[in-house]
Amino acid sequence: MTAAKHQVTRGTGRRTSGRAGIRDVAAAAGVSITTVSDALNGKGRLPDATRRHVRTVADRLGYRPSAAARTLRTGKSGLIGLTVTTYGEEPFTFTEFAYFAEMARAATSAALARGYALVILPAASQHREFDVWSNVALDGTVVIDPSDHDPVVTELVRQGIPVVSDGRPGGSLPVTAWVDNDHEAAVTGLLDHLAAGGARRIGLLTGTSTDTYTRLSTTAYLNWCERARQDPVYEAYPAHDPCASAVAADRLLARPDRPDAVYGLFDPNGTDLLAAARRYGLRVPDDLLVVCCSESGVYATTEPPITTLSLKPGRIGTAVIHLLIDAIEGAAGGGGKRQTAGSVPQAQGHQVMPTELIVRASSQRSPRASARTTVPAPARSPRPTVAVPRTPPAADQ
Amino acid sequence: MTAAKHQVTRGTGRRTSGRAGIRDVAAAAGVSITTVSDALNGKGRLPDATRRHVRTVADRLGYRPSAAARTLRTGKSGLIGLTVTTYGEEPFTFTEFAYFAEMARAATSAALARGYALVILPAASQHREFDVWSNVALDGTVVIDPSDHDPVVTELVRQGIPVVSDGRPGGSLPVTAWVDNDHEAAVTGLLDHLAAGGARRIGLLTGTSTDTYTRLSTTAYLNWCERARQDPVYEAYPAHDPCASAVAADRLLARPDRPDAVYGLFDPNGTDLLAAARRYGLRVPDDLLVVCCSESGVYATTEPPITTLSLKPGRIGTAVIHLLIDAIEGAAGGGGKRQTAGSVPQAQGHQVMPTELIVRASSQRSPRASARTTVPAPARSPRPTVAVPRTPPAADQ
DNA sequence: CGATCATGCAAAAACGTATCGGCGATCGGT
DNA sequence: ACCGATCGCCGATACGTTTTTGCATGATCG
Repeated sequence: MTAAKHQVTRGTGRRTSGRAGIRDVAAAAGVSITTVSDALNGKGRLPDATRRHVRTVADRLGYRPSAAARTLRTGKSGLIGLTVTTYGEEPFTFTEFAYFAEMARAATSAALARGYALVILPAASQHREFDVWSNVALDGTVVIDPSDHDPVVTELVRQGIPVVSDGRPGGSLPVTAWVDNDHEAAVTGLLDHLAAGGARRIGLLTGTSTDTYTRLSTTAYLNWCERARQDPVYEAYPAHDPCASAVAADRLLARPDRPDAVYGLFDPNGTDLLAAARRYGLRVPDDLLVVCCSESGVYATTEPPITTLSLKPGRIGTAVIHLLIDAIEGAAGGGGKRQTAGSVPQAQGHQVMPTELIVRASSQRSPRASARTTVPAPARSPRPTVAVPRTPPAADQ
Repeated sequence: MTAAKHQVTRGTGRRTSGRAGIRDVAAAAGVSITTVSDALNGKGRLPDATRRHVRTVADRLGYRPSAAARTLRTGKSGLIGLTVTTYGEEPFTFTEFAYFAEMARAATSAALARGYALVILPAASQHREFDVWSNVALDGTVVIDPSDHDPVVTELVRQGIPVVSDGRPGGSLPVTAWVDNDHEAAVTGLLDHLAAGGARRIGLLTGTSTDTYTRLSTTAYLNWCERARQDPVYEAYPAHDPCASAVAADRLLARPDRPDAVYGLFDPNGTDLLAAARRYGLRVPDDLLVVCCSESGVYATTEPPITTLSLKPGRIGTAVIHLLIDAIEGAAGGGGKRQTAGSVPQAQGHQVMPTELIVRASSQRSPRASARTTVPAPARSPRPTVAVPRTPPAADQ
């Protein structure tokens, strides 16, 4: 009998209580631990008979491999961090809400399809919340619009963990890769659209914070104004304050040099501009053209429907995840170069995604029409307006 | 010299490459592994001098403890699963969107505050996506509106992992605890409000699916109609289809027995009802009163602003998390009874949360007014609702 | 002055898996 | 019938912590 041999079994032979381990399966199946592991993972060279037998026994015992042990052994956890920027106590701001939700949804889906799961973690907030970061084993991280010198990103990269950012990183943040829209092209194309619609003085509703999105969009606006020989007319407000939008919209329309068209950088600006216009007796689009950047579907049914710029967060989320997983699996399987702690790799790649201008009644004086204009990424062309008949709401993109 | 002694260091003395382990810290600090662990975790009895010294050395080496190893040893991962129901390929449906986003936001925040992180996982979809579940070590799981015989929930409970559900579980699903609104009280109160506003025939926009929310709300409506001696007037549509809402709203207003007030169970119903009313030349609120269940802020700025029923997903999210973490830490620290695999504990507690009716112009004939009515939870409960005032109100709304 | 005790630290045993190397047995070829 | 190759399986080790046990050393007390 092999029984005598099995006195070797580590320390006590006692039941580990509760769940069955790989040892129990091995014992019950009358094979070794190695064989069980190989059979369940499809490795090694085993006859199908043995494989099936082991699988059957494992099922009967309700065996579930310990994720922790596997992670410890293999070094891969199958987990991807998703940082949410926090304002004050609460994660993410209201203006990012719809964008973030959609982006997270797509990212979750893409990650799951490739066998990874997302874990939500707070961005740097110099509190002691950092320890939650080191309490979870991450294969990689996606960070949304990181601040210029995000300590978390720096630390992760130092540990050799791939980091992909949504939004071109400012400063010299050493992310592995990044994905972003071509904000300048988007804003330029959108302003051209408004000008073509008869706007003589286009105003801007922008934010006071200095994130990449706000910065790029604003400078694109200023540049356009300079080219168009128009004085800039804009109001900036703290975008993270859900109430400030309405006030800012009011301020903009109260100015002596009141614009006859407005672009709002943030989600709530559309409805707030509409409400403000009503207060001032301005008709949209007759007296005021309105466009805002939003992912919300409500703008299709407002009175009038409002033209929106969609950043296509779904596409961004998917792209970010694929870039990240490629980096993760490439780094592991690539073999050759071992990632030493000191060597900080510069951005290995990036991807610029197109935006989409969803044209509705609010941005054109002529009666009703509806079209979609896609600003392609690399093409710097002012406005290759491709009118497409109203598409049904696509599943993802 | 202790150098000779250190030949004992496990197997090869080679650098593990890359990151520094606890051994490296011990060697560098000239102490044992035990001392390092104790110093960093604040355990054991060490003089402050040693503690500081070890911490300094650890910082200098950039030491980060391995989460995987810690999890393997302690059995706690600090991770909480958050299941998202999937429709087809994509996680969560559009109608749950705002609710889910807000609930997840609050849950994330609450979990982080107690040192846990959330990991997003797909609900059962009989595909082989289940394996991602066993690839992550979970301390507990919150599941949103589980189906009556969710296999994932059953399996998790079998493994002794606490499961708390958002939404009262149907069937005999053995969740650890659950949180839900008092949907019947909410609907009843809301219909009373509409009747008080002058409605003679109240219609309902409901869903075709059989989840708890839809079911409870619809029967509450039917019961109310019976009590009020009013014929029910409702249209049901597949709520997961983002386009179907508008069609259903149209159908409802096209009926010969057209209602003079409508309650819509899902988020987009408000704007869609408004649009449909415009098409039929009905003025809101003069010809038609409108209320819908939504968490979206846009209804404050529509024309007219629409009265909404808020389920307060933020509160639900925090309550769910606190219930779950209490269960996790109670099960561990409670000592006494060891959770054997066979014993399936019945629901250990539940919490019924109040809803909030945000009254705006769309639901009252008399000019403008704005008020908030809170339907208290235990007030109307048909069954002896044992509301457990477990956790402190927390810094959430 | 000897016994007791608190103090400061270390050795070693787990936790549950993946994987490298190897060992006997069978097989095919000459 | 002998020999190398292949097949089927196993033992042992490492992954990096936490925790239990226990050994010295000096201080305190009777």
